[in-house]
Parts: sequence; C-alpha cells; structure tokens
Amino acid sequence: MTGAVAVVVDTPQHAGLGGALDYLSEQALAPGTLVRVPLGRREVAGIVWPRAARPLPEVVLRPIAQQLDAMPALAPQWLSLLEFAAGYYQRGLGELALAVLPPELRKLDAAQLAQRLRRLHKRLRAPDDEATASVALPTLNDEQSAALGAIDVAAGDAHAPPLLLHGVTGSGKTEVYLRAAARALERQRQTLMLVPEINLTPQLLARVTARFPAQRVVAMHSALTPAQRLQTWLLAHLGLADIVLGTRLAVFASLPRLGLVVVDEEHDASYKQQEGARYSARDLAVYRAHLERVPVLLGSATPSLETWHHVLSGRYRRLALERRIGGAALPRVRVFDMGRLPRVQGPPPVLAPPLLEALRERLARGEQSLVFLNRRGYAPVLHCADCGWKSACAHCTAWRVFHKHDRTLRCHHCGFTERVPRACPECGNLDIAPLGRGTERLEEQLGELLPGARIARFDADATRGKGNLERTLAAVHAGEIDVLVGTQMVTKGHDFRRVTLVAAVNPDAALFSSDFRAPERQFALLLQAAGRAGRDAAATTPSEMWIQTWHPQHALFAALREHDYARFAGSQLDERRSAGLPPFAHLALLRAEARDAAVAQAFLRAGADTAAAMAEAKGVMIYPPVPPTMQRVAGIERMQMLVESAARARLQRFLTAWLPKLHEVRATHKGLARWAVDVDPQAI
DNA sequence: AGCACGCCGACT
DNA sequence: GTCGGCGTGCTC
Repeated sequence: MTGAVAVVVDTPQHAGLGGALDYLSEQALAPGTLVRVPLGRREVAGIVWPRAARPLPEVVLRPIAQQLDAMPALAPQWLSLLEFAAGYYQRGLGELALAVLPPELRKLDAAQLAQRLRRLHKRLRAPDDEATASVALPTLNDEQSAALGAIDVAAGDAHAPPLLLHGVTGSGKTEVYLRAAARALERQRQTLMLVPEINLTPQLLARVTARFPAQRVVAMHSALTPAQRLQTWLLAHLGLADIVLGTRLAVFASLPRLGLVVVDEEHDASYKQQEGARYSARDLAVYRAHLERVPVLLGSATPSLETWHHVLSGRYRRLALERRIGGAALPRVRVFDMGRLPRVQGPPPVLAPPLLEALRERLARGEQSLVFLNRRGYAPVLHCADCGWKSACAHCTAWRVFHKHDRTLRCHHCGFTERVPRACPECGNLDIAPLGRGTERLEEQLGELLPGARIARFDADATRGKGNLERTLAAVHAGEIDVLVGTQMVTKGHDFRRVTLVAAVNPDAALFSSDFRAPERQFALLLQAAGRAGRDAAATTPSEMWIQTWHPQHALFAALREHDYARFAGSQLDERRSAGLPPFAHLALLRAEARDAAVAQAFLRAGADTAAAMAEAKGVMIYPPVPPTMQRVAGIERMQMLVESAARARLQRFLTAWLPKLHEVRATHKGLARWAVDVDPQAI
C-alpha cells in the first residue's frame, strides 16, 4: 500500500512551491523523519512534515528515495517551532528548516548516517560519574535563593510567565543559571543556554563543564568544523547532551528532553540574525519555552526595552539580583563636563586634566585602568584642509578609516583597502590630516601623556591572529599592563580583577544617532564597561567610572550616575511611546538592493501600490521608501520601506497576504539584486 | 536556489 | 565544426 507524504525541502519560496511537496512512500512515515527525495534532476534532503488538509498537485508524484531512520525523527515541538519561525519571519518553511540543520547532515545518505551514528556511539566515553561529589558549590545569597525558588515554581507550572533575571554585573547571574540547570538535570531534562557571541563561549563553557563533570556539555556555534557541528547536533538530538551552550543558531537545536531555556545577556543585539532569515533567537527562545512548557530565564543587567515593557505590564516576571557577590561596591560614576575646559585654540584634549590625573594616580598605586572608545583604527577619516577632500569609500556610503600601523585606508563595510596617499588625491596638497580619533590613535596619545605606562590595545585589529587575544588577556591578568585601551570588545565578559578605573572618552555620538536603539545600547555598554571596574571586593581604593561628555545633563548619564536602569528604561519607554516605536508599535522593513537605486525604489513603490488594494492592509501603515543609513555597500544601492502596525497580529496577517504579491511584483522588476522582509528590525 | 535546455560568437 | 556565454523555465 503506497500513500502520499508531505516533505519540506530547501526550495526558496519564490520558486512558486510554497510549503511542503508531496511524495509517495510505501510506509507511513512519522513527521520529523529525515528523508532524501528527488527534486527535478537532483536528490535533496527533506523532512517529513505533518500533512495539511490540501489537495494533491496535478502532477505525477515521485517516490521518496531514502529514509534516514537510523536516528529518531525530529519531535513535533521542533516542527512547530520551525513552522512558527518561518511564518513569523516570512521565510520558506523548507528553506529555514533545512538551513538550521548541520550542513553535513543534509549531505549524508541513510548508510552514511548510520555509520556516523555507530562511530559516534563507539567514541562516546561515559561521563565521569565519580567526579560528582567533588564539586564545591558556592553559597547562594538570599536574592539568588529567591530567584532559584521562583524558577522551581515555574518548572512546575505549565503557564508560568518568562522570567527576567535582572542583576547588575557581578551579582551572580551565572550561578543562578548553573543551579537552575542542575535542577533540570535532576528531572532528567536538558538545558539550552544561549549566549551572544562565541567570544564568550570558552569561559562559560569551562565553568559549566567544571560544574557538571558527570554530565555531557556541548557548545554550538559557527566556529565549529562541519564534523564537530554534526556531532554536537547529534548528541543534542539523541538526548545524549545534557547541556547545550550556544549562540543564536542553537535556539533551533533538537532537544528531545528540553527542561530549561536560558538566554544570557538577553538585550544583546547579536541575537538578531542580520541576513537570510532575520530571526531573533531571544524571541524564539521565549516562544520555544512556551511551546514546550518549560521555564525560560532571560538574564541581563540592562534588559531590552521590549523585555522591560513586558515586566512592567506583568507578562514577564522580574527576579532581581541587586547586590554584587562578596559585597563589592559598584564604581562611582563621574560625569565630566567637557564644556568646563578653558577655551583654547585647536581641538580639545584627549583626556580632561582631572581624568588624566586620576589615571596617573592609579598608575602610581599600581592599579589598572581601562579606557573605552568604541571606534577602531587610528582616525575615522582622513581630511585635506586645503580642498576639503575626505577619504570616502568608492563603493560604500562611508569613510575609509585610517590605520596608521600599516599605513592603509580601510573601509570597515566592504573591506576596500588602499595605501594612504602621500598627498591629497584631489589637489596634491601634502598636508592631509587625520580627523577624529580611534583606539589606535588613543593608544599612541596615552603613551605620550603617561610616559612609562605599559599600555595595551584590545580591539578587532589588535586581537586578530591566533593567540593574540589570549596573550593580551594573560598580560592584563598577570599585571603586566597598566592601561588597557579598547572597543566594546573589552566590556564583554572579561573579569579584570585589578581594574579600578574605567573611562569612556567619547560616548556622545550615540546620544544623537538616528538609530532609535542607540541610547539603549549605549547605556548597556557603559554600564557593562563600568562593571569591569572594582570586581575585587578586597580592593582598598573605591573604583570609578569616568564619562567625558559635552552633554552632562543628558538623561542617559543622569541615570548612569545612579546605576539606575529602571529610571533610564522608563524615560526611553516614554520616548518610544510618544514616537510610536517598539514596543508600542510593531515594525517590519521591506528591503531592496540593486546596482541602480531607482530600480530598488521602483520595486518598493510597486509593492506599496499592491498593498493599497489589499483588505489586510487595514490598520497597517506603509511609509515611503527611503535609503537606509548605509545607502551603498560594496557598490550595491539599498532602499527600504517601513511597515508599521499597532497590533502584532494585524501586521502578521498583512505580511502573510502581501508576500505572494511581492513575488509577483518582483518578476516585473528586472535588475533588482535582492529583496527581503525584516520582521522586528533592529534599526530603521 | 540549482540545474537544465537553448540559441549565438571565438577557438582546438 | 564544437566549447561555452548566461537568458528563461521547471522542480511534488
């Protein structure tokens, strides 16, 4: 007896084959079974999907080529998660479902998979059961105990709200994650722990592994080799991994025994995928936990405004950790008004004299300082004072950054690199000068201002190359560095015990950025930077965070001075409410790219025209096409169009109805390079 | 997206 | 005479 089964394969949605395809199978195949099916002239990987009530197509069905049943089928909840994600982010189901599997798995046939599984089981060492007793647990303070108690309650309540673990840096959030994971383990369940970047994974991985020597802990991130990625994925899918620690992609890991979801630094922008299917791993983690009826724990010192809004409205529950472990004090924040400096000819000094004095004091006492400037390179732009020439990139709407150490002008967007010209390319003037300051120049200037100080730089340039990052960190920890200059890279995760002063020398740009999330991000960054100071409770001198600003009255700094997240978030939410921005409005962007900006614009206009005739467009506002901040990258012009609605469901309904029409519109616009819908965009 | 077929220019 | 340019069209 032969019947039809639905199979999703990696066909882009514009191929006119929306949803699953139908194939013949001799046996009934369970949804979630991995198969290989003929598609045109090739054979591709597919996933058996629950059969929706829809008529069979008017073509002769072809039989399934192979079923990869050496491993268990993907769970119904996994299929539901993918179906939700594809629908919400407006991507093809097959495209997304196959894209989140390890690429290696898609290539294997049934025999190869069976062989891989045999080898995996053979190589598998049993976790060390003897080690369990030897792990000494730190004592929890009352805040941590209360948080853990709330997580326990949530684990027993299928309708428990998502939990925000709101704790200042150093308040022991990680310990709460570990205890919660231990509780999940007692219930024989797996823990999914998401982290923003691979950069952070080794440290946290080491800590988790040390805590659970008897359990299998695996890391999932994009730096794994294809073979490692497959192995890790299989361990999770077979239920053999107890804890999966990973970056945003790991939200799609197959976890048959999932019992707890943790999202560390939930406010971090890197949870939002910025190409292909533009999903938010944080939001999907919350949805997944809801689907599987397990607790979800969002951790942050500076929650996203979306999360905070949910806390205020009662949809999420806040668990507060307000004290630092060991009673270390939060650094005192000193906001220095640059306007108080005496007016002199030329540019203002790099460091205000009182800040320079504070740095010298730390130096004299043998303490470390961290100087934060979120701009790498020597200077953001090179400038000719005679004719006004600036080092623009030929392919992007951006300046090429001057890198002094190798005398290059580099575009940080497309990578276009040239030697620094000796004279102005426009007028031949020999006197072309760097404008502004990056970390490279700051390091040089600090060297002049602090003779004898041992200064190191920590940014994407200085840490490139194997071992450089580890070497710099080791030198800092060994006390061989007095002043560390760095970009936001220094603010993330690293525990510098001997730093007692952190200085942000130019934090003003974010105050007037066109990006509506810039203040929120800057506040998080500065608070996180402040958190690098004074982690050693035994230190005798109080630690300080210095802010050099021309706008000392700004609400961002006022809140920072008090370490008052709630006040800052409140003022930001008020602004968002009156501006009609998230979380009070729901947004999507239609993006278009073409060599010729007019082509991209015409496509967007035509898209808006079709929408105007649609009933579903009621309650949805479509704004005129505009160029994004980065108008041109690598020679391709970009345009975008904002779609907004007060109701998320309404926006969703509209997008779902609009997309097929956009595919039709696209066919009549030759020369369009790419287009995509970005739901819940990070920036507009 | 692949991967075909298909119909016109410079090479072994 | 063929190798190969990428334009159009199809895949359960």
